[in-house]
Amino acid sequence: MPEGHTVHRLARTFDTLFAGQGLRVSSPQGRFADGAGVLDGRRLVASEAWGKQLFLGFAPADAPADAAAGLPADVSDAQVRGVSSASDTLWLRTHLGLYGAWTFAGAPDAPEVAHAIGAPRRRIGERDSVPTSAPPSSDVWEVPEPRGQVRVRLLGVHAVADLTGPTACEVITTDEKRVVEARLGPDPIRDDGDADAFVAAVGRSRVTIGQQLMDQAVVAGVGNIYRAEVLFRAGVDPLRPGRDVPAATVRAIWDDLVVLMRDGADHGAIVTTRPADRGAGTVAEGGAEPVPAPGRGQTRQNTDGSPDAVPSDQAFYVYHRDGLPCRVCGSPVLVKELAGRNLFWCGVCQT
DNA sequence: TTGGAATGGACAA
DNA sequence: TGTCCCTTCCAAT
Repeated sequence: MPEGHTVHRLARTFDTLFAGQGLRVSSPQGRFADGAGVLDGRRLVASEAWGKQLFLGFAPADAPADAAAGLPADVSDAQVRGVSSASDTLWLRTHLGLYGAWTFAGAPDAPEVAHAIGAPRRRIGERDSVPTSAPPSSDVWEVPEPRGQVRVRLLGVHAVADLTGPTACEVITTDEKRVVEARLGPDPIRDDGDADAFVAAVGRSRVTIGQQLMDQAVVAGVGNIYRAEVLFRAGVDPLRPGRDVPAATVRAIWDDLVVLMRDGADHGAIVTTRPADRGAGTVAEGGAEPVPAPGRGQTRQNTDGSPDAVPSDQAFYVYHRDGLPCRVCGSPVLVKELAGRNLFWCGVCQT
């Protein structure tokens, strides 16, 4: 379940596992058989994320191999290095939507991917799980069977990646990729993220700031969690029209997104609470933290498993905390359905 | 065994 | 605004 940070993490993972390799591409489920046939045998020469979109660049199978590990930062670099020209590169564009996921498994000698590979098999963009591959003693890696509805399988030298449940999965040209990117707003995780463009877009519309943050043409990569959390941290009422939010505040929201989302990409989990506001989870005094409502499971996150990770029930100020006391002021966190999505906020702290 | 819910988005009206 | 699609997991029957 990806917001932009997950997709950037995925891009890094593909780089680590498959950079420069010729890949076997298939569609176990069958729904991407044509596209898989086009890409099969091509070599992965780029791995990019923009917002929630993942672009994997494939050079023709007969293009000269690139000895150096790591992928060029973009196609123009690839051209300079003679790896692949923009015109003969094909891109696999995928978007995970609400419940798509990439699952990785690797041979014992595969590179570690932020604890996301090897036994146990782990799924990035969703849940962990499931046994894996070969006994460590075996010197031939036994590739695991696809599990579930696998739209695309990429098989490299020592690792395999399976895609399930994407909302988008298609092969496009470099020109078509540019068209997709032109529709996207700036991405706070990318170095080319344009803060001015974000501030300007928000300021010229009376659409609420809460809705604008979910609009990928305004800012790419923000989802329901970052939307709720960044507005809480800024003390801004999500229902305020964008043009009524001071430009300096909008700028501060961007700056906060840069920090939060890059941290999310590095660690695999969204954590927005400041340490002082965590504790048992609520205002300093006044009794025990209420137990979260039953049936409201923990928000699943694909962390890097580090032992000092913030527990998921302490990671957020307002997301999925409706009815619970605000961590700062103690008043109940509010929830309201807006444009088909749940919006969470504190009616006291956010004005 | 069934049915919501989930961190999305495209498209129609 | 509403409807539909994609897939999995877990709580409720």
